[in-house]
Order: sequence, then C-alpha cells, then structure tokens
Amino acid sequence: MEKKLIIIDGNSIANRAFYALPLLTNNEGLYTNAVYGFTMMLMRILEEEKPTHVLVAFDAGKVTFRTEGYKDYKGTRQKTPGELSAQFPLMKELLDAFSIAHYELPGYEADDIIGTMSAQAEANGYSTLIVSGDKDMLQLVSDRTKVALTRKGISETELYSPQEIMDKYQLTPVQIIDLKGLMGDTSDNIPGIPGVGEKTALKLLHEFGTVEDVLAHASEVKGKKLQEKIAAHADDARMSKELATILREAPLAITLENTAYAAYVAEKVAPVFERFAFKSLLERLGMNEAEANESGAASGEEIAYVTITEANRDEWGAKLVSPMAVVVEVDGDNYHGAPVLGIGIAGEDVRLYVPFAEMNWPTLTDWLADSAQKKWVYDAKRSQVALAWQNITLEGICFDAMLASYVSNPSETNHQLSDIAARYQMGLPSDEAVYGKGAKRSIPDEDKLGLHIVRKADAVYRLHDRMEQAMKEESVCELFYDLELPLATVLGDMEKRGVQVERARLDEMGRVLLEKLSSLTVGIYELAGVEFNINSPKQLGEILFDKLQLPVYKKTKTGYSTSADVLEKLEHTHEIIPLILEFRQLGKLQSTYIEGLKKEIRPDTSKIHTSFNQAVTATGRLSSTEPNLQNIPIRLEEGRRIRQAFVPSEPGWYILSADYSQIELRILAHIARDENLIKAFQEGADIHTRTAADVFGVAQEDVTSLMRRQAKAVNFGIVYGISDYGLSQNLNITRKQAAEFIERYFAVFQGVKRYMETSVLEAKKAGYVTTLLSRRRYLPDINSRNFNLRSFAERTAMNTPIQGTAADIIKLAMVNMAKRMEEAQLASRMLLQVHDELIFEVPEHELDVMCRLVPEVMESALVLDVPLKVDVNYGPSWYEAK
DNA sequence: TGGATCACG
DNA sequence: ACGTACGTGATCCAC
Repeated sequence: MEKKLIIIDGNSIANRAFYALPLLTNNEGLYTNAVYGFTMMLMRILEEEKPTHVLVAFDAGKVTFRTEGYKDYKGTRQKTPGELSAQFPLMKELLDAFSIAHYELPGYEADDIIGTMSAQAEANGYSTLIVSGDKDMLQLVSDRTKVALTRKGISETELYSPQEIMDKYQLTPVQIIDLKGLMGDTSDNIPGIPGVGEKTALKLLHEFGTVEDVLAHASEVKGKKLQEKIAAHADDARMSKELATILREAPLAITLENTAYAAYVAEKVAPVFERFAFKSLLERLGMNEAEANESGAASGEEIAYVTITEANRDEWGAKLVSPMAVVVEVDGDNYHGAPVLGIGIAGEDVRLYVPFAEMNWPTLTDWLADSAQKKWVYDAKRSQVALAWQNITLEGICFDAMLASYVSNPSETNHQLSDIAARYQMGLPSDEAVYGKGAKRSIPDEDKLGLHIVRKADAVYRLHDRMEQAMKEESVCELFYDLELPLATVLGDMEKRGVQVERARLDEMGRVLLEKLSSLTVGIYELAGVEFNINSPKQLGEILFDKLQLPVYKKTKTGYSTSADVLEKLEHTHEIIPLILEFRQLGKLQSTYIEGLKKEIRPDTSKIHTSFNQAVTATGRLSSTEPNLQNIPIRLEEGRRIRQAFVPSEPGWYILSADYSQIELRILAHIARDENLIKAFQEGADIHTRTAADVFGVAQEDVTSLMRRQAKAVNFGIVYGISDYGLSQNLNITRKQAAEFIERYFAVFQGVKRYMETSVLEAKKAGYVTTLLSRRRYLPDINSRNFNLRSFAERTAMNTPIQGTAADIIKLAMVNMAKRMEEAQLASRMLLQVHDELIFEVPEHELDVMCRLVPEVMESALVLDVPLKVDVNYGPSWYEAK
C-alpha cells in the first residue's frame, strides 16, 4: 500500500482556529476554541485522506536560527494572546489521545520540521499532504507533495500541486522563495526590496527566474527607479530569500517511522473530549462506533416528550409555566402566511409537542398571549409573525437564541439553532438533516417531526443561561434586551401589516417598459449586426470587444467587464453603447422591480409583506428580503416612479417619510471629536460645501459644483475607510490627485485623522471594534500577514463604528417611536425602514402630530455632541413623500 | 452554484 | 508598492 503522510502545521492551524471561533470554554474555564477548531480540522482530514502516517509540527519558543542571523525577524509580529498559548498543551494532550505524533525542535520553526520531514518522505516514496494556513509552504510542493492551505478561517482548504501554483502565479514551487525574497513580508519583518510588491515581483521572476538572476540582470530591468532600488537593496533581497527558505535538513530527532498512524481508538479519545466539553465531537465518535457496529442506533432519542392530544391536554396545560422555551416550527423560509407545523415547549423537566392540529387549545393560546409568562424562543419575529397569521398572539418573549447569537458575533453568517448548539457543544440535528433540501425536502412523519421540534425547544432552554452569560462577558446584554429584542416585535408588526402596492400601476409601467425594451433590442441587434443575448455579459463582451474592437478598460476573472462604469467610458466610441446602457437600466426595472414586485403582491389584500432580517449584517443594519424593499429605485427618475405604486392602505391616508440628514458624518464628528466637523454641524452648514471650502481653501460662496461633488466623494470615502485608489476610481481622477485630496482633508479635519488611526490601533489590540451602543464586531484579520485581508479589516475598523452606530440609532428610534405611537393611541403605522429613513402611513388628521412627533423621537434617540437632523415629507404615495 | 451586474443606504 | 472603497439582495447567465 502506498504510504501517505499528513503533516499539519500546528501553530498555523491553531492560530486560524483561534481567530475564527468565539472564545469557547469548558466547565473548568479552560479556553478551548483553538483546540476545538484544530480537532474538527484534524478529524476531517483523517476521514478524507485516510493517511498511514501523521505528524503535527509546532514552533518551539521564540529564538530560532533565523533570529540569530537577523534579529528583527518576525519583529513586527504581535504577541500570541495568552488565551491561545494556553491551548497548545491541550492540543498536545489531545494528539497523544489520538496516538498522533507531534514534534517541536528548539531553535527551529515548525516550517523547518515540515520541510525536513517532507523531504525525507519524498526520498522514501511517500505521498505527502501538508496542511497549513501559510502560503510559504507552497515552496515545498512537488509531484509527491501537495499543500492544503486553509481558507475562510479553517472550514475550507485549497489544494496546491505544482500545476495549481503554475496556474495561479506562473511560478514553480521553488520560485515561491524568490517571490518572497523580492517582495518581503511585513508580518515576518522580512524586508525584500522596497517598492516591489507581488505584481512587480512576479513580473521580474517571469522574466529572469530567480532572485540571483534578477540581481545579475538588474541593468536590464525596465524602469529606472526600479533598477536603482534593486541595486541598492541587493543584499536585502538575498537575505530575505534566505530567511524565506524553509530548511529541508533540520536535525530532527524523529523519523518517518515514528509518525506511523493507525485509526484512533474512540475510547482513548472520548475522555479528552469529555474534559474539553466537546459534546458534538463526542457524538461524532459515537456515530462512528455505531456505524462500525452496524447497530444504527440514532443518537438523541433519549429525549422524552409528550405529544399533546385532546385527551391529555388538560393534564399538561397546568405545566405551562414561566419561563419556558417555545419553538414555533414554520414550514419554509418565508413565514408570511406559511403553515405552522407545530410548537415545541420545553421547561426544566417538561417537554411538549403541540401538533398543528392541536394548536387551537385555549389554555395554550392564552398562555402564549400572556405577556407575564416569559418565553425563550429562537427567532422571535418569525415565531410572532407566523402565529399572527394564524390569529394567535405571542407575547412575553424575553430571550431569542438567534438574536443572542447575532449580538455575540454579528460577523457570523450562520445563526441556525443547530449551529449555535454546536458552538456550545450541544448536539442538535440541523433542519436540513431532518427535512432534506432542495427537491428532496419533505416533512417527516409526526414522530420524527415532534422529536425534532422538541429537541429544538430543549436546546433553546438549555442555551439560555449560557448565551446570557456570554452576552454579559461581551457587554452586549443591554443591546440585546433593550434594543434588539424589543425591535423584533416592532419589526414583526411592520411586516405583518405590510405595505399596499398598486398592481395596475406596475402593469402600466411594465407595458411601457416592454415597448421601449423591444425597440432597444432591435436597435442593438442592428448595430451589432447579429442577434445575441444582451443580458449575457459573455456574449455582450464578445460583441463589443471582439467583433466591434472597442478598447478594453477592465477585465473580470471570466472575461471582459461590461459593467456600467466601463460602458460609460465607451459611451462615445460607438452608438451601440448608449442603447446597451439604457437596455440595462430598463431591463433591471422590468425584471426586478416590475415583475419581481408584482409576484410579491398578495392578491387578496394588495399588500406586500417583506421580511426584515435582523441577524445578517456585520454592522448591525437590517436587511430586507422577499422582496427587498430597501433598494427601491430613487436616484434616476424612470426608476423612481416605481414608488408611485407604493400607497397608503386606507383611503385618504398619506405616506410619510422621515430621514436622517448626514447621520454617518454626524456620528463621525461625534466619535472622532473633530472640532471642525462638530462646528460645521452645529452651525447647520451644508457639509459637502463646507468640506469643499475647507479642503480647497476657498470661501463657501466660491465653491463650484465640481468642488462640492468631489468633496462629497471624499466625505463618503472617509466614512468607508478612505483609500486613494478607491477615491480615484470613484471620481475618475488619478490616484495622486486622490491622495492629495485626502491629505488636504486630514490637514483640516485632524480629529478625523486621529480617529482613523486610533480606531485601527484599538482594533489591533482588542481584536474588535464597537459602536456607541457597544455592538461589537470582531476583526480577526486585523493583524493578518495577508495585505488584502489586513487592509480590509482596517477599513472595517474605521467604518463599522460609524455605520453600526447609525444602525443603533435608528433602531432605538423605531422602538421609541412604536412606544410613543401606542401611548398616544395613534392610528398611524410604521411600515418600512431604509437604513436612515422611516416610512409611515398616516391618516390626514394625524399629519400634524406625526410631522412633529417623528422628527422629535428620531432626533432624540441618542444625544451626541452634534445635533441629529431629520427631514420629513409626505404625499399620496411614496414617490411624493420626498 | 457562483460570478457579474445593478438597485439602495 | 501590494489592491480597494462600507453594508446589503435580486436577477440573469453559464458551468
């Protein structure tokens, strides 16, 4: 049998896992997240690869032969956090239980152990797989040795053979060393040649081959500047290459034979999993055993529960107490008017399953409607709205596992109950496992369904204390209890209420669009000389750039870019371009907004019921789906008319819209404590004009519209985490000009500059940034050695406190507004939220009071060093409420 | 299922 | 110099 060796870069994988997962602890308070992630990865690799030999290599301490030669090596690297370094002994303990070899060697890095071992394996005819998160490993790749690099945390890996490296870099594996020698690596403090990045380095290597060749042919290099730099830093390059070279003959005291691996023994591993509280992994061990024994016993059937029937419900009605976990199981993703499959209820030692047929049970419905009876739920809004469609009231929700998971980590994209449970080492089958997915989706028989729903309720019940504890440690309890949870109810009411849309209006617009589109199509075919699918970027690209030979400004991975900004540059090169631009614009209106919206109108009520997603964005904003009512056109008049179809649901009422003016820049002024910006807002200045005057050094009266437009773009850029390149793209100016704008901006708004710097620094130190209401976003890549990832995290560190605080503020305003409307017994209704704007429908006699109340509540939601300003407008449709 | 494109703040 | 603006969702095409 062929021998197959797996070498795992222990430090690298543990690091990835540590930053990818929340700080889990076992009951002794040991941190286990890195070990957990490492173990998941390990088990997956063992299963998939079925190796005959396994070795995990670790770094040993700080001093290596590299630091001796070059004292600044890894000098910029931040210290390993204590929470992580404490986990290395645990990992080794675990590997011992698996009977997997691990090794470290004082004076050498894990890289060198891996390099040496893989060289030996190669010489002995093994095939080897190296698992790491470190791109440097690619230099070890050969026909017999492959490298799997982790992607997106640790859940995915990307496999590299010589061919993949050639495809991606047009380099041989050995040239990876030369690549690093030329470009250096800031995270390891390897200098390289200043001014040479990946692009330039690749170009040089494609031309000359190696660092030595580049240095020898320095005089042939194109570009005078570059020549000089190469000549001046030849020694740096040589040293950098040396530092980047992984040793392949380290004096290892371990041999290939020592790494032999046979299947692990579950009984030996289980106690360690037990100690670390890896419950889901324990189950996985159990499952493997079960499979081996062919016993097929499904885990988790030990959960006992009672199915409510007419016969037993009197007995069990008395067990409905406070608090209990309630899971409302809804069929399908869209819960508006959707079937409710049943309700699961779990308490300390009561577990009930109420099938749909038994839901008409007064004891239950009274209990559900009783706000004094506390309920812990998963996805409060879904539960509330789905029941509301069945005319069942759900009140008294005081915990929501989905929202708790979200406030604990808004970057996490998956807040399914089964995944939350897994994070807390509880086993819970996923909905997908129970119902299947896609075409195979079906509702299982009553027994299985009941068990699943009850297990979910039970999981929510057991999660409550632990998730609350986690929220306390993260200082997000107030955010959860005072903001997100009450907001869920407000949003649920808005969704259930819906917004009226006039189908006839959309029909009419659709007819007009259809005519215009077909005449555009004819014109485009004529000019192209051939019929093709204008909606296909591929076909369109071929027509424009191959057939018509228009200049290519930009390419995408898959071919030519045909995006609007490219087409606009080509506007005057061919008469087909304006037609295509208009076709695109109208086509979008037709498919997304006319046809798309019509599909969502309920025929019986003429209403659209969107779903606001309260747990998707990383910043704390809401999103809206099925349909998305947060991106209804407004910028162009043709699209804006779509809003004429959005009307009040009662005759004689009005649509009222109230939006925050410049809320993000006001927040920036506040958190940056920038005197200049604060003063501008306090004086009620037009902020873009003022910025233009300050940046261009002219009087406000002398600001031209171009200057104002540019200043506006700079202001946007500032909020997004400015970069000269981004600004230059946006304004269609050179990068140098963009850089100058930014420099001048920072000279004027020094507080903003200081904020940008400190925000990034604090994120690097703490690992996260926060909003004014303590919403927290973790930035695991903020110290990454990957420039892209790190830069992205840095911009996020600047932007998230601003965008997130704006989200906090409008959410607060919504909760307050709902309360004030209720107290004042107003008939007016809140319908929609569009990030900085609230939309209401208002009876004529309440227009006065609403025009006063809405701005008052919105402006006072949170008191800042600058005033918040809200503009209000109303009209017979959303179109006129501008 | 993922990429390209485009609608919004 | 490295490569980009921040945050979303829907539609269409092509694999």
